[in-house]
Amino acid sequence: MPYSNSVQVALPVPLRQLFDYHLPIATSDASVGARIRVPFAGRELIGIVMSKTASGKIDDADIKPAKELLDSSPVIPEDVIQLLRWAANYYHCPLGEAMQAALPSLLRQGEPPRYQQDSNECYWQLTAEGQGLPDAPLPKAPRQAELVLHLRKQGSCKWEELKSLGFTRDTLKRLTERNLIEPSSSPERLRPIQPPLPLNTEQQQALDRIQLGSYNTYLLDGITGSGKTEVYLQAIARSFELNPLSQTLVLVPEIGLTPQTIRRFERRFQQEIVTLHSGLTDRERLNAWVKASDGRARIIIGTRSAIFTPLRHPGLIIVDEEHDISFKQQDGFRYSARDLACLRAKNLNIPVILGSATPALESLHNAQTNRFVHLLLRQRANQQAAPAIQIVDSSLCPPDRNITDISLQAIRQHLSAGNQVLVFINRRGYAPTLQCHDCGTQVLCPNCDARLTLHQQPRHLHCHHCDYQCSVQSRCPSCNSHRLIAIGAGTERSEAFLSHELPGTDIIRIDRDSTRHKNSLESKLASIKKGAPCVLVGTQMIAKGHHFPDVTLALILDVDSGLLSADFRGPERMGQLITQVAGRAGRAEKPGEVILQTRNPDHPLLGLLVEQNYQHFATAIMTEREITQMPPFGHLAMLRADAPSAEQAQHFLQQLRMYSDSLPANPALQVLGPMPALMEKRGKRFRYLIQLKSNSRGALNSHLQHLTHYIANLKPPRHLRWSIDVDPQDMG
DNA sequence: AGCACGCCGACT
DNA sequence: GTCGGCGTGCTC
Repeated sequence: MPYSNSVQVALPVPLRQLFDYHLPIATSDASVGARIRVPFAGRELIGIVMSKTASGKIDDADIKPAKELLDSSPVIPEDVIQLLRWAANYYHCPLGEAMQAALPSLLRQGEPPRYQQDSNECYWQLTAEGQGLPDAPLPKAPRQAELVLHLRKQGSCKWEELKSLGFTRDTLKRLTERNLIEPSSSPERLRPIQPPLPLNTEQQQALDRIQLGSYNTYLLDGITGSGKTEVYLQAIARSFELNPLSQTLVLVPEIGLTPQTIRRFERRFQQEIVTLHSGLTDRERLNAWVKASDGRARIIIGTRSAIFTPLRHPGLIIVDEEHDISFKQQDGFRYSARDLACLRAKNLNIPVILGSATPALESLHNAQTNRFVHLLLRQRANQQAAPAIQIVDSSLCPPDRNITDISLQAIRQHLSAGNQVLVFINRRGYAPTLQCHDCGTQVLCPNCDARLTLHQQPRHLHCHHCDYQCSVQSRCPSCNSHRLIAIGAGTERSEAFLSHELPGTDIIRIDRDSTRHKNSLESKLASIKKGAPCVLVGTQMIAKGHHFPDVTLALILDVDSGLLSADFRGPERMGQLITQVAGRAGRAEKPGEVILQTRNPDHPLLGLLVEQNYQHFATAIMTEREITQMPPFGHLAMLRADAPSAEQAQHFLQQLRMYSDSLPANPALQVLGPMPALMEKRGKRFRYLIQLKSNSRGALNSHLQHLTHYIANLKPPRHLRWSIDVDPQDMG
């Protein structure tokens, strides 16, 4: 008997099963959660040991020996394996793919799970000589001087942070040569630590209700400016008091991980903090992972996938801006990091805090049904009044512009008072449509069911769905007329209009196009922070994360798309966005004003948001959801398929529908479709979907289970792609 | 998903 | 003659 031990392995293949292997000769034991290199269908793969005993489904003689056991102890701890098993079952993702999603890419490739200093990763600090420089150092080298002053203020900084502030390697090199700065492997001991801020009564009550040391989910429902972050920080401090080794995992939205956010934590705690986000190199990511895993990092701040980070001494989980849709993965393993955070906390018996000024309806419902503890912060921490919101009818606006005279007048007023103005439009480019004046033909994308967006800088047509680009034709493709008219307005056109109307005023545009070049976002933000009067024109990017203390007027141009959206979550998103943007106005001692431009000025939902607040608004849409039995009252899943031809996608889903109908009737379950997706054709592919809805999670899950088994035996055409999306964030 | 095997068309 | 297109089937 050459092989005494066999194991079950999860492999990164889209097959819903585990595979049995013998351990390599001379390897007597493998722990669950360890990586193992195995032969598989003529190649080698790295999988995760899921069980120390074979499934028994395969003849012992047919089991192949593994090539190599890569870890003597698990790289995925028991609690994360438990979480992934649950998630793979709930989201109907093959276990091997789920396991893969939880590992940093270097570990997927077989690297040892060890910390390895990366040159990017060290801290930079002033040398004694550097600290002795005068207050206006190095007059001939402004960048170097700026860096010296920054380090003086911050103590020590990681290269990552300096890079994001626009400093270059070259500046570092020159200062090192002058012996003014030096690298260091750990943050400076002398890092200035700020004491906790005094809490108001509400904050204190919220903090006191958070029980450390045992599981509960707390919904910290606090209006903008109510001081949620201070509650997080003091909850973390209490967690350290209870156990100095305890670790806190902080999940933030994709765009939320700014240097300011990180600095807020670094200034408060001496303990080591690591971050996990998409901007890291593979090595940096592995290093942060290792530090979390061995317990060195006490605070781990990361985006969605950080929910799977191993923690040696887990003490607390925080999900900031819990309503943000970036917590839901939109492809492959379609998990919700917020929901998994609650489950992980429960499994670990530690508290989880979900914080938001505009909680998701799911979370509000959980709070109302006492599954979550509802912590309310209704006062602005600095006692400042909430901004006044005004609705302006935009239907009378001249056709070639998107900013009404009333709004323009308000902008002028706020500028002449020496303040800043924020103009929010959720649309990039110059104009969303190019239309023939004579025959009405719109210029369409050849690959998608969508209009091409006109851009002026540089001038071209661009499809925002498939990235198709072409030059702007001078004649109508249909009637050859040369009168092609730009209809509607995006950020570029609003910027142009405002520049024309407000000569001499700085118009700063912030969108994906204007911030594509590295550091351009940082430099724009920096010039806004200086506080001189200016108009900020931008998309989503300005609605989230950044604080603009000198903005006193926020103008929201495009609220109608949310009101009239085909997606049932449209109004919820709109309410969240308006509330978040409104929160940007008048943060400091200056009172704020908000203008909503809409073609539906009498819409009752807008009225609620303006005359009441997000809570009343949420209650109203909650009632609607209850009537229609949509989430959080009913549970949804989407079966999607796309293929080069509509027939292929349709036929595949039709087969699923027929099989679904053949299953024992379940009165709790409603099936709709197949039907075309909201945009039927996208990127040369035709998209169809089936919607499943049920009041019973169990019924929905087991139905999906049957469907996945059925699909495994179906043979869909080669170029067809399909997916299951449980708790979908959008219906398209 | 990959990767082998296998069966047809257009090339040095 | 064979190089390579992608349909089919399999993976412990």
